[in-house]
Amino acid sequence: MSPVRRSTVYDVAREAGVAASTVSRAFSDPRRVNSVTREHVLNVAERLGYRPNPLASALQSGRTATIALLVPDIANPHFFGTIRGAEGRASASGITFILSYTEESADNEREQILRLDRSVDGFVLASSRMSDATTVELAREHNLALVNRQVGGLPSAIVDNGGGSRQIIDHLASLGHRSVVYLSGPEQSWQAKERWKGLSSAAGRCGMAATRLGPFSPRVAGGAAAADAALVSGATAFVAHNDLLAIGMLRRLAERGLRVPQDRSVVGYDDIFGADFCVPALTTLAGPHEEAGRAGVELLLNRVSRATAGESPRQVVLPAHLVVRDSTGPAPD
Amino acid sequence: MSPVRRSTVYDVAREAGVAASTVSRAFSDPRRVNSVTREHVLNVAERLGYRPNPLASALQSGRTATIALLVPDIANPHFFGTIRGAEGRASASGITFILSYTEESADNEREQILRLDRSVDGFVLASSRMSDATTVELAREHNLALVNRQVGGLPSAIVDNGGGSRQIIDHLASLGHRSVVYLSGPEQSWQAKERWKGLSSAAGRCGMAATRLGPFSPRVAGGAAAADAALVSGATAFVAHNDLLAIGMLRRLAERGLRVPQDRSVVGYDDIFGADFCVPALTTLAGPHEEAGRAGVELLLNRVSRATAGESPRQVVLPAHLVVRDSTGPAPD
DNA sequence: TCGCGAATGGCAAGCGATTGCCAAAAGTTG
DNA sequence: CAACTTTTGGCAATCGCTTGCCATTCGCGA
Repeated sequence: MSPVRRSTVYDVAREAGVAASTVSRAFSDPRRVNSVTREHVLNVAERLGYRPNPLASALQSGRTATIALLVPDIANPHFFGTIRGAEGRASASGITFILSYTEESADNEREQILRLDRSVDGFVLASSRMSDATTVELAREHNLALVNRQVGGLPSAIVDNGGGSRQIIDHLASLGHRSVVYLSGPEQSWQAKERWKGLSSAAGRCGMAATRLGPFSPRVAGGAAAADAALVSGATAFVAHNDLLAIGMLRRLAERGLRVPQDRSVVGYDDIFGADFCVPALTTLAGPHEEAGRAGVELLLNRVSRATAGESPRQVVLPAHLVVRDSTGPAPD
Repeated sequence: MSPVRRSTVYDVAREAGVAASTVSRAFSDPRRVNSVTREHVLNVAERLGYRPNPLASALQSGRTATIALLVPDIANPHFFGTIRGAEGRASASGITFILSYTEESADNEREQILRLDRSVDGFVLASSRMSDATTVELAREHNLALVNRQVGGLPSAIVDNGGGSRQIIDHLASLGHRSVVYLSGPEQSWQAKERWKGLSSAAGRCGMAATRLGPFSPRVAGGAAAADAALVSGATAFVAHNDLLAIGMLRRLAERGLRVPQDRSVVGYDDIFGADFCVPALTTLAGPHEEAGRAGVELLLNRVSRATAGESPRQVVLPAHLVVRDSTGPAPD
């Protein structure tokens, strides 16, 4: 590649016989310039192949037309729904989309925010691992929107896993299960807490015994340990922190000669790709995760545009629904 | 968030009693400044919470420390591997990572490149849909590296699907199959061509009949049409453009009462998540796609740093290997 | 015809770094 | 100790665009 000289506002200005400021305004503030002048400038710009330099623009104006999405886990297909939704929404508004993985580390997350600060207009934090305090603290100096996390009134979009957990319990109860064990995900995971809260309170209402085990690595590989621990617990129904873990558990249970759903029932969360064709097909709590990603960006963009007006941050709660497949059945006995 | 005033080189310079240029050099060109001065500057910077503004830096220097990955399809889990690899490699070098989907459109791809041009140091194009001519043309003015595509000596990293296709044919031949049909992917897909080339030439050498059908939508949903067409062809072995399509075909074949692998054999490409636990588990050509993403970024970074030196662009070819599972078996009869 | 506000366009000062060039200081050498 | 090289640091221009402010111009009511 050769470092060609790109044309600038000045080139266009000279060629069009106007001032650079007029060129700038022709692009960014149409009302500020007469429509015939504007048309003329745009034509000249077109002819010269002019494109505004986003960096120069951002440096002066402070608006970068860029946002970043921070995602904790590089290996979980569940997040790809969120990523897709977020990318799509950003791109629809001509917003450049930065993706960054934080490796499940709150420190890393914080560091990314500090590092990218000037390069973006704001951040969407998916399943953030940061503490409430740190989050609120950072929100003072940065535009933040959360996905699948709620912290002190910050704009956030969540899939209602808490409520969804009730559907899981109701389903299991209707199948005659009297005890359930939750195989928990990462300690700092807000969702893991929500899920457990939802499960245990719903179980309480049904007079069902609910235990929590873990944390387990929320991946297929974590399934073996989770399955073994779950079996020891004596419960007849296993609810895994997510589908990856659930699929890993199915595998382990099969290895150990247990039949699902005859001997034990297994439920996951997320309804990831593959949940419908693993064996047995997994009963799981599906949620509009792509929609959540989209909503996260939406909230962020609202916040950015009204940065000064101090508009009310919003909370979006998206409904989850249970997809019953073949991994749940009547309680044994 | 409140728009806090961040400290600049000038603040640090004043506080440290040096010139702004010295501050700048302390960060970016250590040899250019005495080590005790440097230490002092760094301390002051630390104390003031100074962070260089990447935009200002980029505007002047032309280096953005940012790259973009362009991916055609938002829905194919296969690309997740590439994305992960690329993001990881970029992040390891402190490079900001922009992700953009091009919706399978060459025009869109081109437009993204033009749009992001000044915001990045270069582009990694994954499975690019652009024509050879357009690609070469763009490579003159932009830093490009390709993944799973080769065009006129541009730096590229590919998974050797052509060679891998031979393994597929050999495997099928050893099972006694005499005819194979390839269910093709998108027309502009370079990989689709490579796969077909590999299949047909290897088939030729074995005296096996090879036909190509399609194009089909490379998704699970495309599987029904592909399966139906494949059945009509009379071949006993079906090679699908990718695993998504293959999984869709398995589903359709089951619906139509055909047994896999007893009645027909099915092979896919990519070894995506789920290929090992669909039913029957899919025989597929696995490749180090994450590695390919990593290599793509690596090549790009090489190119960027030696932009002027005109160092030799490299071609990386990563080996693919066949993972034989349960969807292939002896030819019927 | 005069006066006045609205519409339009230009001037020039930034935004926050990088970097070519020069000068002063420090080190080397014979 | 003079002459010369090497280090080190500062000056100031520059990257390309935005935007506050001012000067014209124009339309229109009085």
